[in-house]
Amino acid sequence: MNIFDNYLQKINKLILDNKKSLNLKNLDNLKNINLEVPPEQFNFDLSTNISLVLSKPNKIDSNDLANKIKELFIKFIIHFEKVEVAGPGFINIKLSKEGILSNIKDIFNNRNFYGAKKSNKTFNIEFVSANPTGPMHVGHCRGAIYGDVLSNLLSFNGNKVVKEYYINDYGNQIENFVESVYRRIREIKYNEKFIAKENLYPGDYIREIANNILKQNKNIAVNNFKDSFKELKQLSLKESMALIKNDLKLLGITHDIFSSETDLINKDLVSKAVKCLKKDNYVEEGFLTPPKGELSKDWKKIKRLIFKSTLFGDDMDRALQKNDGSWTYFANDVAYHMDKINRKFNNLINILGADHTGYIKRITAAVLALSKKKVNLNCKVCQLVKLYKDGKPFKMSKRAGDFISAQDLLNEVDKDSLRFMMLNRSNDVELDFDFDKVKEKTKDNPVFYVQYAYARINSIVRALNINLNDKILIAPDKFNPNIYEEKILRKIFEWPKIIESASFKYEPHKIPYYLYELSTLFHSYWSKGNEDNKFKFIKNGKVERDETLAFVFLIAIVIKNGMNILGVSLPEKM
RNA sequence: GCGCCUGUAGCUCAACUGGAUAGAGCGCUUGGCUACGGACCAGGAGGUUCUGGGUUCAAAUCCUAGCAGGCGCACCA
Repeated sequence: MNIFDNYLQKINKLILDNKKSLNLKNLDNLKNINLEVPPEQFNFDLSTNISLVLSKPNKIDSNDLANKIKELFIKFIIHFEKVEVAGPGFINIKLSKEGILSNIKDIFNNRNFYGAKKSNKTFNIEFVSANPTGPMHVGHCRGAIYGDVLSNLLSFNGNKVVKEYYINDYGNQIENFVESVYRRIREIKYNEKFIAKENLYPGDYIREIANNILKQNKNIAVNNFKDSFKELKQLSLKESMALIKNDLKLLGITHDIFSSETDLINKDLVSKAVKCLKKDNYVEEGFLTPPKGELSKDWKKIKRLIFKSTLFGDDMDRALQKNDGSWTYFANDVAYHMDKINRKFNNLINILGADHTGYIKRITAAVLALSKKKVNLNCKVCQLVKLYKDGKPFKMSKRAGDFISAQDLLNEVDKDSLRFMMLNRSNDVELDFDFDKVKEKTKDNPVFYVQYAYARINSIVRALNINLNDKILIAPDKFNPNIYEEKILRKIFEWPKIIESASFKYEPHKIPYYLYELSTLFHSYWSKGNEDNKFKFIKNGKVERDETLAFVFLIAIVIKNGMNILGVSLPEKM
């Protein structure tokens, strides 16, 4: 448990025990009470809005109430040493040395789990799910890293998380892809010119796939596309998935499960899913409303099965069947999500690219319908990535033809920097990715800055020949933190809050921001030694004050936990 | 036209499920360090949080009407 939860619980109990003397009759909004880090200038450890929240419904003056609560705090909560009412009725609290030390002890005891918000739900996170028609590109990278780190974060809290990849190995795009491979094979085998007609994939990697297939299947028949299709599809998919898995590996990402769309269809799960929806009257046979504006030539008014997604907040009902009666992509996806529901997850999360925003309502609706509103699907969207190099938008088209591949990126920057920078923004915001910045070994590069703090800590450990895994426990009478250490400590105490809010809103970007701030405090303290000898960490090969070492170790613990979640490495030397 | 996302310092962005004097980095500016305990540190200037209304003790945050930008609006995948 973190210190905020811990003390908040004590505060709540104290208020309930004393509600008569405080003249509190209405405690409905007790849950709105929070315990936070006060703004820095106040120089306190904790701050609560309790009086502001309770005064109104009980028709008491906020300041009067705050002062009464203040007295209770001092009297009954042993770790609260100094309590002050400030502003409109906030109560600021400074912890006693004993209180601080007991919390420090907890951190050392929890160590690799310090900050975790304990939870034991089951999550399924579907991410990347790039079409298996070629290697990953930049846009996939962002979602891939976001999904991976979100999984790490939720696992860190103790949840069971399954990372899943949905292979869209069915439909027209796959046929076009396989045909492209087919033609490339003929090109190699019979010297037949590859004509890049519409819908075919022109990229060089198709040629490589063709080569690989030929190498292993010298006698493969490519006389007639229809006849070769089945075998070639299987071989081509194997190749393209190998490309994708390799890209993922380079990014440091592994999925637990790869689910195949073709599999779902073969198992007839689609008709089962539709039947399930039908049973609850969510499916009707009818006509789609024609698209607004000018009718396209393809538009046909045909009776078909339609999912009534508007019942669950969608803008329009969605077709489950195409003109020819076959299932739509959406219908297959409904089946896929039914499969996930049947695998008993509390929470489903889909990570999508910005271009799939319009799809969210219908699939969320489907999950609600299939699960009788028991399972919640949460779709998170990653906005576009814009690349910059030399201050200009960066466009590169090497092997791919028309897109920048993950490999192109990784040729320029290392995995750690890529991961950190991709996370250093809220997923809802477009991300400018500047190659030059990421490669710098300066403060401009936040990855470096955080890693450097950790490396500096390790230089101390080396100089003193001590072990970073030791606990530094200090007796209260010998504990005299200076102002820099107090600041650091408050930041360290804040860590569980960061984890909590990052987990709650699925916003892992809060972690890199926090780590940067923590690193700033460290570098700043470190530099004090250059200005004033009394702040030097090491003098004559020794540490004079245990506090120094304790704070340095605490910082190391938090940076390590944070970077582990981000999946970014921490060199001990740089 | 409809839906989703975004709008905060010159630029790129934070702001802990409504909190106190809205914070960082870059850029600008002033100073310190000349070091492997290196690749940094400290200070300064810089704000009508897109606009108008509303809710609240308290609004960048919630509601509402607009404005601007991005993405999407198939029987594709």
